[in-house]
Amino acid sequence: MPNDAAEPAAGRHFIRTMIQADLDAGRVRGVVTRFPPEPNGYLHLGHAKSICLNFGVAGEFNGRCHLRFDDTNPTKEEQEFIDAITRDVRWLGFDWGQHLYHASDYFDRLYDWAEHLISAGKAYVDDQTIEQIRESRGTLTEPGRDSPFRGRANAESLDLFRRMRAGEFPNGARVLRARIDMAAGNINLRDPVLYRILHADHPRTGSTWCVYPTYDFAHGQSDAIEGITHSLCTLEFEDHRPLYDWLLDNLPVPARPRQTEFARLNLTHTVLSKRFLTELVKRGTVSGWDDPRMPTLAGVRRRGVPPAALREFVRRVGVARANSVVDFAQYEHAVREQLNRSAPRRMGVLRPLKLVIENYPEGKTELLDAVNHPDDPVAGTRQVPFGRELYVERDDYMDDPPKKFYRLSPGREVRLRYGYLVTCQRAVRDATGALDHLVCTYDPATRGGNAPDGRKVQATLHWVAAATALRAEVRLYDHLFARPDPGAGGDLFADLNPNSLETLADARVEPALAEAHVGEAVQFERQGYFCPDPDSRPGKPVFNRTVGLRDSFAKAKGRGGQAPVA
RNA sequence: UGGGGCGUAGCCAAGUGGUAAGGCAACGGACUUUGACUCCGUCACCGCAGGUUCGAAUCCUGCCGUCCCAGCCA
Repeated sequence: MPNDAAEPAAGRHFIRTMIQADLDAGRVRGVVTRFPPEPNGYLHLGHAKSICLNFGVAGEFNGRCHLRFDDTNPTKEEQEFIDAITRDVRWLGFDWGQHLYHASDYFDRLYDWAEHLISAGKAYVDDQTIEQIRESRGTLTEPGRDSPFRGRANAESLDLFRRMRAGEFPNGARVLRARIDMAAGNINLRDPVLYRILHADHPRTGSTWCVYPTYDFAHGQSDAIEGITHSLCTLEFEDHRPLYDWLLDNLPVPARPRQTEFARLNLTHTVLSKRFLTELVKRGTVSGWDDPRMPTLAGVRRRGVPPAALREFVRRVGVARANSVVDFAQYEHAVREQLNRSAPRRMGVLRPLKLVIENYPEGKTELLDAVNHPDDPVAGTRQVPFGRELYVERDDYMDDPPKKFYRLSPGREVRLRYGYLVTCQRAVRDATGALDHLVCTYDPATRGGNAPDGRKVQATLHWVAAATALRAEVRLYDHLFARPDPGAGGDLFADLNPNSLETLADARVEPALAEAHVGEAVQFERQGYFCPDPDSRPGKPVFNRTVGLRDSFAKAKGRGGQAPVA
């Protein structure tokens, strides 16, 4: 299977190569990976990369991927996050079958292994304060100093550790440390903390424990217990690998997993940091973890992004060891590509401008056939009502248009999509001089959009019949951050884009949209991809713009005249 | 002379000694009842300097740049 020469190069990366080599050399008999989130927040686009990598690679090699919650710190973890993560991984399209685990499932074994280490003289209980430990750890360029308790007898450490577990000491009073090397160049090897006292209830184990293992003491062993063959994580854990290996070398673990690191995903105009996203939610800067502007999976889902688009995006970005920042446009491209294929076409006018066809009979209405998808005949057609009074897009009219503007303007003939050719006769203004409506005439011989005499028009506009239009709220989103490299100036919050949300309260959409359901993407022709928001109410739909269509006119305009100040 | 990584086009990224894939963006053009889509075309001497070799992005040496690590977070 992986021998297919036609396999897309984008699907080739060093991890896949490594696994194939391990299989070929007989180092592993099958592939078992895991996605190990800490339930202290919602999953974001960065996690999507890890999920697709771990589940993807396991699937390719007929292996399996576990979902394992890394729940070793009860002070930060919550059941809500466990539920959200479960939901999001499923939504992305992956299935862990029966292999749902928690690091907390292994607390008993981990505790026993800690005692094992103590008995073997490889760990000791340290009575120093957190400050003393920090102070004696040394710096990046200076070695650390031994703790005065480093030489403590194994029996004494064992007794103390048991009493730690029994709850005899308050938080922070003592810790269990590995006895490795306080002079190691790698700071993670300077007697790292293995267990700490935390009098806190755990979402799963309740009040059973008051000592909890650190990440380092839990992760590798959990991998070993589950028979993980390839433990894939991000680059910042590279320095932990010697410790990961040291623990596995010194414990009677049932298997020997290997850790391999890859670069995490970064995106322009975006921050993928749980710490920061949590802050946005807490401060109320966004409406919640699923605010459509959030780069969380819950956010992009609500925004209307299909999971297939995310999978394809991640596949194209690739996997490597070089830190990189992917252009947000690449993400948008993947979203558009997927939606273009799947989203039915509809018409919706975001900023309505009334248009009256003066030679169209009063009171007459007719139903016009419209295709649901130009590239997919199977999608069928629908009927859209047409009448004397319509709404067109405000941006599609100009009194005094520049050269390249070929939409409506006095004397200009355009096509109304699926409808007729209409000619703008005049613009009518109200008492204040503001544009009120357009008066046009239509050519009855052009029903459907083509002129019998073969004359051409330069523009085709979307529209909605005034009498039957549905009022809708439309929410337009822009980058959460105004600059491509948020935080580069030192303050992330200062870089937030004040215009990331624009609400259009009085949009008009075609009646067929009354039946649109949350999560079902549609394209508003010439505008972009939209999907109904959960805030929708009967008779009062709310649409999120997932992403706009490419707009070469707007681009050319920006290039020529006064380009918008970035 | 702390330890560990990484440097291929504006942005991702293949390539593992035989003469630089692909994608995004950009720019031209074709098509068009979405200024969309689609299609065609243009766009790299591989961080720098030496060296080895018939031949180097790939091997060696030195240099430069950049990222991560001093939580009882993960």
